[in-house]
Amino acid sequence: MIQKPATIQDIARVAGVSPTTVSRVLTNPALVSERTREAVRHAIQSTGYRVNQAARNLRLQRANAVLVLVPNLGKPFYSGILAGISEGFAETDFSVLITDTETNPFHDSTLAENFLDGRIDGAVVLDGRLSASALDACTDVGAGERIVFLCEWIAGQDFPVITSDNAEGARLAIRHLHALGHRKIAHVTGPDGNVLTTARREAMLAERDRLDLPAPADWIIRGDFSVESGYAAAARIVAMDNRPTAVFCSADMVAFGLIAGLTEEGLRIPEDISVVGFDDIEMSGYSVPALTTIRQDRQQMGLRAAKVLLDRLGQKDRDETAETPVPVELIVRASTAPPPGA
Amino acid sequence: MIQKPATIQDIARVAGVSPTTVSRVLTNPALVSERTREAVRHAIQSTGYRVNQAARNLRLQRANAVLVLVPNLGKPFYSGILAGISEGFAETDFSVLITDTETNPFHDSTLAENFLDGRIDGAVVLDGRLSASALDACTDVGAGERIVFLCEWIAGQDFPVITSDNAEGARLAIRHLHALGHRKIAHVTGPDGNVLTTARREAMLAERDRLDLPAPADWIIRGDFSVESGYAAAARIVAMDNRPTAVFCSADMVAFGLIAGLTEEGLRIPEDISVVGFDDIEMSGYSVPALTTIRQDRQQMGLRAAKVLLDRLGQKDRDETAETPVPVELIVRASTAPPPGA
DNA sequence: GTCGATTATGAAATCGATTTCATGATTAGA
DNA sequence: TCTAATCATGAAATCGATTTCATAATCGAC
Repeated sequence: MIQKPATIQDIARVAGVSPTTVSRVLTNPALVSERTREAVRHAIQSTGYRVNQAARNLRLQRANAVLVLVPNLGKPFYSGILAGISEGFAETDFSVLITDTETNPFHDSTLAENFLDGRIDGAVVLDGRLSASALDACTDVGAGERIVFLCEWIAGQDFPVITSDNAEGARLAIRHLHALGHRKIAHVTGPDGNVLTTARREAMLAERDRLDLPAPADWIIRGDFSVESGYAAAARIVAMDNRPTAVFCSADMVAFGLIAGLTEEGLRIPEDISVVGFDDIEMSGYSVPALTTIRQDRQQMGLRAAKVLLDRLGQKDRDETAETPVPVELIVRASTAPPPGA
Repeated sequence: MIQKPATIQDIARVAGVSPTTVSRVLTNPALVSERTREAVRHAIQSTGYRVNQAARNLRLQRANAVLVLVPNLGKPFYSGILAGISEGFAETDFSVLITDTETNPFHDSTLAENFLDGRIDGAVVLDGRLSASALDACTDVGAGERIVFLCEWIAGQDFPVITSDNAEGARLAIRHLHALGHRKIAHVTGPDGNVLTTARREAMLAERDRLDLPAPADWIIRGDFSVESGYAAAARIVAMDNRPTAVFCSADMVAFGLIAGLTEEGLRIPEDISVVGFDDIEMSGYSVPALTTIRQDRQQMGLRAAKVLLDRLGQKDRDETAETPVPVELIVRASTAPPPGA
């Protein structure tokens, strides 16, 4: 037999006080005398009472929830980030909602609507393809201050963004290859228009220039962060007359695809071609060969995004300024070596 | 200047009707005459009004949200499943909350509390380690009918569970290896006590027996679905006097770790040892060598879990019976071949 | 012993929706 | 034309919390 959950009125009755007093015990116990406080606490214990969130949220005009907008939940890259975000909110009583912008055809208008619905208090956006109008809509409803970008961001917009030091990562990769003796370095990019693509590619180009290395146009191969695009890039590279001796990939998955493709064509990694990735996903230490890559601390990034958002929601002491990029690290493994004949 | 969001009272005023009528237009338009209906609709359009969820949920005594309990959000294995779940709820107006049971130290009691809080209407549980008492608590608050298990489950409990045909997967793997000529087949298991571990191991053992294959005890190597455990298993295998010619791994990640370890020890895959995985994650087609594995349609499983839960929440026509396991498929790639000397 | 300050408590309003019940207007049937 | 059914609408109660404002009780100071 299931009885309805106890309400604050029930507790008041059991404890012999008014609902007002019960509420005070819940939110500001100092206002209540020790005797009554204990009586109320006891009543709460014995009934297993819990505050009804809908009622509290309605009265307090808030949602007690945040939304995470993920471009494609299916991509393993996001799992570590989600873990970090989840961890960041675990100690608060915020609920964490998740939406896949790929699955949800209306995600664009959805964001502002979620604020308006009173469904969420804030949002962590991992998708750099959000339209400016969708963001304007959020600003219009007064939610502009409660949006934080993570990993990706939108050029020209002024939201806080937690991101890795993408440029430094690209530089580290190129310098590592250069130090090994490589002079012919190619790059498989991310998708066009993506801010990460740009950041990594531009830094890579700049560093290659700085080192006075050759820069034929076809050494910049368009990819999209997917393993398939890496595989496709392999065919392009094999077909080149002037073949690079090393390839910096915009993501580990791309590197794996590339290595698979090159291996199929009879090239050996790293003896014939060196490959560097970006991300350091779980697998990267155990691929064959183990992948040299740029580590992004994804969990840390998620955690920081959570902190920054909490800060903006007024839940956190203002310690988290968070505008400096999260440091990256070069992890040298077995997929890079001096070029052939060096 | 940010004005407060419009309420149903505002709409009523603008349209010159009572809030009652506005509410009816929203939820049961047939009750309202065409003229007023249009007037109300117009008022809603022009103000950008949206229903306040907290108010509606309070009145309707529901949460309009479901919780997904994930053992470890950081594991890429779950990303596809989450995508499926998210997709399954995308067309409804349920919010999808996600909690990582690893991060959240109190997840055990949390589940029932979330129901009691009125925070969720239902839950999808991916963690087979939930305590019986936690589940009993849910049943006590009348939520027992609104919990669905996915992938894992809890032995002896009677909740609906969406799962792959794990036993069939194990059989397919063993039969494939047997057909290639392998007679010495080892297995790296999942973690102790896990229902998936048991299902796969027992089916593997039964099939091996059925085929009259040898079964030395040390060919069953304890793992935990992680890449590290696969790597560790490699050392064990290399050290064996009577070495198997093929290994069936309880997860693709385990297989990758195993391949990495065996390769380091100078063994060639598949020439010296064949390896079969389980899951068919995104990478598996592009590892070196490409992994022969058992495909689980993770997105499909998530989608089905969502449907079954929606059904139980009374949102869906009762079409989704969902007790038959989701089919698995053998994907033959390059990591398996006839045994040496065959 | 009296007065102002402090402390402890409760009655009632409020948040924004939904729904019951009542009422007036309209239509159909005889 | 009169009655009964149907239709369209609104007033007010309700969901379960929080908070303002008022009041009663206690305290310390003079």
